[in-house]
Amino acid sequence: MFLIQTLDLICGINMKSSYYISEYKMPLKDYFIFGLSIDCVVFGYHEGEIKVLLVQRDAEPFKGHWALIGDLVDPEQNLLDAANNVLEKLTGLKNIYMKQFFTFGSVDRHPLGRVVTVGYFSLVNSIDHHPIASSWAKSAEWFNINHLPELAFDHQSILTKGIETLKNDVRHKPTGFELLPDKFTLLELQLLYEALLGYKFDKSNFRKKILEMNILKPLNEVKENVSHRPAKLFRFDEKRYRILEQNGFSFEL
Amino acid sequence: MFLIQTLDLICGINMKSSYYISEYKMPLKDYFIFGLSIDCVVFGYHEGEIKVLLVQRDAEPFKGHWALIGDLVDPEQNLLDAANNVLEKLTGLKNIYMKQFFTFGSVDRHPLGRVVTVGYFSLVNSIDHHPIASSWAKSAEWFNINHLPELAFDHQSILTKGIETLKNDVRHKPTGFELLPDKFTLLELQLLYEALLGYKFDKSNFRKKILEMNILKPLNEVKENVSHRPAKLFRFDEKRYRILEQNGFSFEL
DNA sequence: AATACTTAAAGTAAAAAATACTATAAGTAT
DNA sequence: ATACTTATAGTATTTTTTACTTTAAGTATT
Repeated sequence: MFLIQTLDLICGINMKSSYYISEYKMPLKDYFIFGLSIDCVVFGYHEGEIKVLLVQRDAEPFKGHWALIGDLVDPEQNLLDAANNVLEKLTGLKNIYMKQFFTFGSVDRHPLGRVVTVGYFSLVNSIDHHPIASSWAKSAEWFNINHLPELAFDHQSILTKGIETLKNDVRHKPTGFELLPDKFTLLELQLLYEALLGYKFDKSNFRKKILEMNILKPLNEVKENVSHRPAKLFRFDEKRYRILEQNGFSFEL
Repeated sequence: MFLIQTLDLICGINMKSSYYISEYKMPLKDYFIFGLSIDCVVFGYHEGEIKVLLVQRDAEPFKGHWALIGDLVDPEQNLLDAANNVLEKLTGLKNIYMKQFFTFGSVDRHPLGRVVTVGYFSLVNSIDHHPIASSWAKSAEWFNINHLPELAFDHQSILTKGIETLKNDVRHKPTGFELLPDKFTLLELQLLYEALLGYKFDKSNFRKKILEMNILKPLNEVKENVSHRPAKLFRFDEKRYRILEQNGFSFEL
C-alpha cells in the first residue's frame, strides 16, 4: 500500500510534476519525513466547573510539566481511530464524543523533528475514570480551565484553541450535553451552560426556552436522594435534534 | 534542526517511550514517513453566485478531472505559509483571507502513500485573476458551488466540508466581506448574504440591522455609473469589529 | 423642463420574543 | 404540623423583529 520505497523510481519516469504544481527542490521522498501526532483536550464537568484532564510528564524534555494526552499516529491508522485510542489508553473510555478542532504544524514545535499534531477535543461525563498506566507520565489530574499549570511543548496554545472552540460550539450547537450524565435535571443543565458561557440565566426562562426547542425527552423519573422536591429527569433527544436541524432549526442560548 | 537521522540512536538510549504513551511496535523512524499537503478551497463571488476555483488535471491519475489547488508541504515550511504559497502560485494574489478548516487523513486517500492534507479556504474578491501556469493543470475555472463537476482524489469531501464551514461561519462572524470589493453598497452586501445563506432579507430591515452593529464605516462616496439614484459606499471596519467582539458583541444575521 | 422610472433611505405599526418577576406545588427535615 | 428548599407554572412589561409604507434622490425619456 505504501509506495514510498518506490517513489524515486516513480520520479525517475517523470511523475515528479504530474501530481502537483511545484517544481520540487529535492527528491519526492524527502517530502515524506513528517511525523503525525494526536493531542487530545479532554473536557469534564464537576460541581459547576469545567475541567480539563492533564498528565504530568515523568521524562525529559519538560519533565515535571503537565501535558495534554497524545501520541504519534501509526502510519496505518486513521486519524479518528488514533484519537479514540489515545483517550481509551488513558481513561479506558470508549465511544466518547470527539471533535477535531485544529492542526498545529509550526516547524519548530517538536524536538524530535517535523511533527504535525491534530488537535481533538472530547467531552467526558464520568470524571472519575482515569487509571493512569504509562511509561512517561506519573499522574493525571483534572484542572479547572481557569487555573492551569504551565504546559509542555506548545500544549498551551493547543489547549487555548480547544477551549475557544468549545466555548464557540456551545453557543450554536447542543454540545454540552455530553458533559452531563445521560439523565439530568433542567437545573443541572442550566448550571452547566452557566459554567460554559460564563453568565447566569433566569431559571424560569431557561426552562421555557430549552423545553420549547423540543430536543429534550422527558423521562418518567425524578432525581433521588435529594432533601427537597425532586426534579424531573430528562434525556437529550439527539435524533429529534438532527431532524429539526435539517429543517433549519438552529440551537441558540 | 531535523533529528530524524539520529532517531534510531536516540531510541537506542531508551528514548522510545519517554515522549509518549505507546509501547512502539517498530523503530521510531518508521513513524516519520508521512507526507503533508495543503488543499485550498478558493471562494469567489460574482453576479449573485458563490463560486469556487478548480483546476483541471492534465496528468494521471485523475487526468481530466477537476481538483482543488494544493501542493505538498516542504518540511521546512509552516502550514499557513504553505497555504499562502499555493494560492499565490495559482492566482498571483497575496494577503488573502485564509482559514484552516479541517485535516483529512484517511489511510487510503492518496496513491503516493500516507499523505495527510490540511484544508484551507480563502475568500477572494477579484474573481478575474487566475493566470494558470502549471505542469499538471491545463485550465482553471470558477464553478458555482451548486453545480460542481466530478472531482479528483477525495476533493469532493474536502470541498463539501469547506462549503459547510463557510456557510456556518457566515452566520456568526462577518466573514463574507472578504468576498466583496473594498468599497460596497448596502444592497450589494445584502445580495451577497442572500447568496451565502440561501434566503432573502427585507431590504429596510437588513440596512437597519447591519448599520446598528456599527461595523461599517460610511464613506463620502457614492456608486458611480448607475442609471438611478446612486447608493452610498461603505467599508468594513475590522478594527471596530474586533473591539466590539472583545466586549461580547456577536455578529448575527 | 416636465414626466416616468429606478433604487436609496427613513419611518411606523403590529407581531413576536426576551426578560423580569410572582405565585403556587411538591417534596424533605425537624 | 411546620419550616424549608427547590420545582414548576404563569403573567405583565420591555425589547426586538418583521412587514409594510412613504419620501428622497438620482437617471433616462419625451
